Order: sequence, then C-alpha cells, then structure tokens
Amino acid sequence: MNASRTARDRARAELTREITDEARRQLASAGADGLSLRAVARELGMVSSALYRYFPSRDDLLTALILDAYAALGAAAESADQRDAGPTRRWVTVCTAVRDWARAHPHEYALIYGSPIPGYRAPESTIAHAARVPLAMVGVLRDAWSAGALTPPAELPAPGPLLAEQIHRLAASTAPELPRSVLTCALIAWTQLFGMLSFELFGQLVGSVDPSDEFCAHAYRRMAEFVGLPPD
Amino acid sequence: MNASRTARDRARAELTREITDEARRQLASAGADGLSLRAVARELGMVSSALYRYFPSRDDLLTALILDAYAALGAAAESADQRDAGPTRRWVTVCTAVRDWARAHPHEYALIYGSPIPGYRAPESTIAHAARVPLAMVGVLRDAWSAGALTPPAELPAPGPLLAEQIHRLAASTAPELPRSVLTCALIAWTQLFGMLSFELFGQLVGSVDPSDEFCAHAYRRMAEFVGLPPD
DNA sequence: TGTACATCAGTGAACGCGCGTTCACTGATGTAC
DNA sequence: TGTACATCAGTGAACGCGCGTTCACTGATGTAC
Repeated sequence: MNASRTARDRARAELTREITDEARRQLASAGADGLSLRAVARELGMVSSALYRYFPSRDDLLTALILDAYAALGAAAESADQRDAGPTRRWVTVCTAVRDWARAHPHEYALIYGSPIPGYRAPESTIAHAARVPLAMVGVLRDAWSAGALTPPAELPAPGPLLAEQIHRLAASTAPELPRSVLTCALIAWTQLFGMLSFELFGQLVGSVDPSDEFCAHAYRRMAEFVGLPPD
Repeated sequence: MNASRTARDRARAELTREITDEARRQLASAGADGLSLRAVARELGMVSSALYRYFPSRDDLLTALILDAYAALGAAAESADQRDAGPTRRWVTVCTAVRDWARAHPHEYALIYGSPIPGYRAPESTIAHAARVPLAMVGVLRDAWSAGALTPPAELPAPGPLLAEQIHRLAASTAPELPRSVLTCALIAWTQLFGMLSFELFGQLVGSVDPSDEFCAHAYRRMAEFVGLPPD
C-alpha cells in the first residue's frame, strides 16, 4: 500500500512504453495483421513469453495501441484549436490538425479508421476518445452561435423522424442550444473530413487531386460555409 | 487457334469462378489478410497446389477479387441511374445504389475502400473501374447542366493554383462544359459519400446516427444542393 | 538494521497450428496427321 | 475414323517459415517483522 514508485514500478512503466513504441513501429511496416508479439519481443531483445507479463494477449496490446491513437488524435485536434481566433478560422484549423496528425501517423490512422480487424472487437472505452474530434468541431460551432456568427442552414430537406430523434439526442448531450440543422450539417461535415482523409491516405485520390493540400484546404472552407459559418 | 470452347475450357472457366466465389466467401469471415489459398482449396475439395493452375500466387487471386469488386460496384451505380428521372432524384439514386451495394458486400467494400493491404500493390487497371462511381455522379451533373437545371456554387473561396490546375485537368477529361465550381464540389461530395459509408460500415456511427438510412438519405439531398442541383 | 518470506520479471523449451510455394508424378483431355 | 503425341489438371509429399500461448524454472527486487 505504498504510493511511492519502486524501481520495479518504474522499470515496468518504461518497458510497457517501449513495447507499445516498438509495436507502433511494426504497425507502420506490416499493418495491424502483421503485428506480432514475437517480433516485438525479438526487437526488444526479450523472449516472447516475457511480453505476457505486460499484456495478457496480442489483442490487449492492439487495444492499447488503438486507445493511444484515439487519444493522440483527439489531443491534436483539441490543442490546435485557438479559441481566440475567428470561428471559420478555428474550424479550418481543427480540420487541418486532424489531417496533419493522420498524415504523420498513417498506420495508426488506418488502425482506427480503416477496415475493422476481423475477429477483433474494440472495447467500449474507445467511444469516448473517438468523440473528441467531432466535439472539437461542435465546440467551434457553439462559440460561433453564441457570438451570433452562425447562419443556420435551411431546415429543408426535412429529416425523417428517426434522424430527427437521433439529432435531438445528440444535441441534448453535446449542444442543446444549437439549431438542429447546424448539428446535422456538422455530422455530414465530420464524415466528409474523414472520408477525404481516408481517400488521401489510402490512395483513392491518385490521378485526380493528389497532392491534396489545396483540395483539402478548399474543402474545409466549403464545408465551413455548409454548416453555416461566415466567410473568413 | 480454334475459337470453340472445349470441355477443358469450360471446366477451367467454371472452376476459376468457383475459386473466386469461395475466396469472396472467406473474405467475409476472415478479411483480406485471412484469405488463404489452402483454405479455399480445402473448401473446394482440392489440394492446395492445384490452385496454382488458376492463379500464379495469392496476390493474383486478391487482385482478381479487387477488380471484381470495383466492377460490381461500378455496374451497380451505373445501372441504378435512371436517365429519364429528374437530376436530383438521379443523384440520390446513384448514391443510394452505391450504399446498397456496399452494405450487401461489406467485405468487398472494405477490400477496395478500407486500409491498404501491407505489401500488396494494386495494379493500374483498378483505376479505370474505380472511376465509374464518380463518373456516374458527374454524368448526372452534365445532364442537369445541359438541361439548365444546375445552379453552380459560388466560385468563392477561390481554389489555389494547383487545385485549379487539377480541376482543369479533370474537367478536360470528363466534363469540359461544367463550371469548375460544380466539379470541385462534386469531388467533395464524392469523398463525403464514401466517408459516410466507411463510417457506417466500419462502426464509427454507432452511438450517433446508427441506423443510418435516414441520415444517409438526408445527406445525399444536402450534398445534391451543395453541388448545385435543384430541390427535388 | 537484518533476516525470512513473498512477489514479480524474465528464461527457454515446447505445443500445436496454418501458411505459401515447389516439384515430380499420374492420368485425362485435346490435336495433328 | 484412328492413332501418336502434346497439353493440361490435379495429386501428394515436402520445404521452411512464423505465429500465439503455456509452463516450470531461476534469480532479482520488494516487504513485514
């Protein structure tokens, strides 16, 4: 029951970090399916069974990587947001930060936003972290709304009853004051942001708008307008 | 040099189809990485080495599946398009057809639009087939434009010089008569369509707008407006 | 402060598994004269 | 139409590989008295 960290504790924490670091490195070269406990151990100069002192199974190691990735992306989006800037600028900045992180960590991005890994089921705890990017986007919109800088998109076309209910529930838990049409369009913009990013990272833009910096920057501004933000 | 198909030819064609069919089935349960020549052969009652008479390697089998998937999706989009309907309706119909196909074939969708398979490089020939969906979308816009039913989005924000050049090149090869802003917004809508679809199929919408039928239908109409199509 | 005991990290061998690919072969199907 | 030869499909054994996980163990680090 001693709170002081023993040498053992410190060694354990450090090795745990070294294991996830090495696993991340292997992710980059072989993908999620190529991640091998034995290879990680080998690279760390350990015997493979030793890893079981740190992670009870391969899936637990994968889970740790997934949680880390969501947390890192969420942090990147949040910390890029400059709350004293104009709303459209903030919107574009947040989108750009998401893209920058993804391009710097393409395999971690693929791990969380690519095809699901067969036979692997992510724990519930990822959901909270996964929400951080859309929450950062909504945060910009809330500030813009309370500053009177938001022009809600038309309520037409009218959403169906289930969608209205889903939007209502989302609004209640994140931004009760926002007009529904803003939240709906923000959801669309959210899927647009990641759709563009996946296309860029997974090679679907080759032959059309690759390199994609200007296309992305342009799209972020178009989508800002789409959700009701003013021109910059 | 005889064009008539011998029994051998027919047997070969049929078995080739049986192999890809079985491979597709395994894709669904184990993903691209789990696709195993031995398992396919086993299921077909053959010895694994026999498959090498049909596909020189595992990668070639994968390539065949990828080409088939692009072709099937392209055909689904094209054949759903009803050229005598109104442009907005056509737009929504094409988008819906893409979604329907993807939901009916989620693992084939993941194969072509999910994370790239490490160590696998898709052949150039996929590009032509991959273009069929966006070309179907652009086809709707061209008809709408020539019928005077399209209101081009504003040219602002102005695209950067590289993006302008990329859009120009795309226009030249697909729709020279369309205003640039329409094509730019169509590209954005294209990434939106697939972004939403990937989110739906890969589980990112759980907790917000899942089930997603109404959300998707709504988004298709919003994006139709976004590219300049009239209300339905 | 020193000692006896408990906890923990890491080892090394082993289990059982499945994989892609090669190769020499047998027997059936097709082709040329 | 019949025969000799060539082509091809499929077999079965083997090569060499890497994997996740378990288990009994040794020795070092921590804890309680």
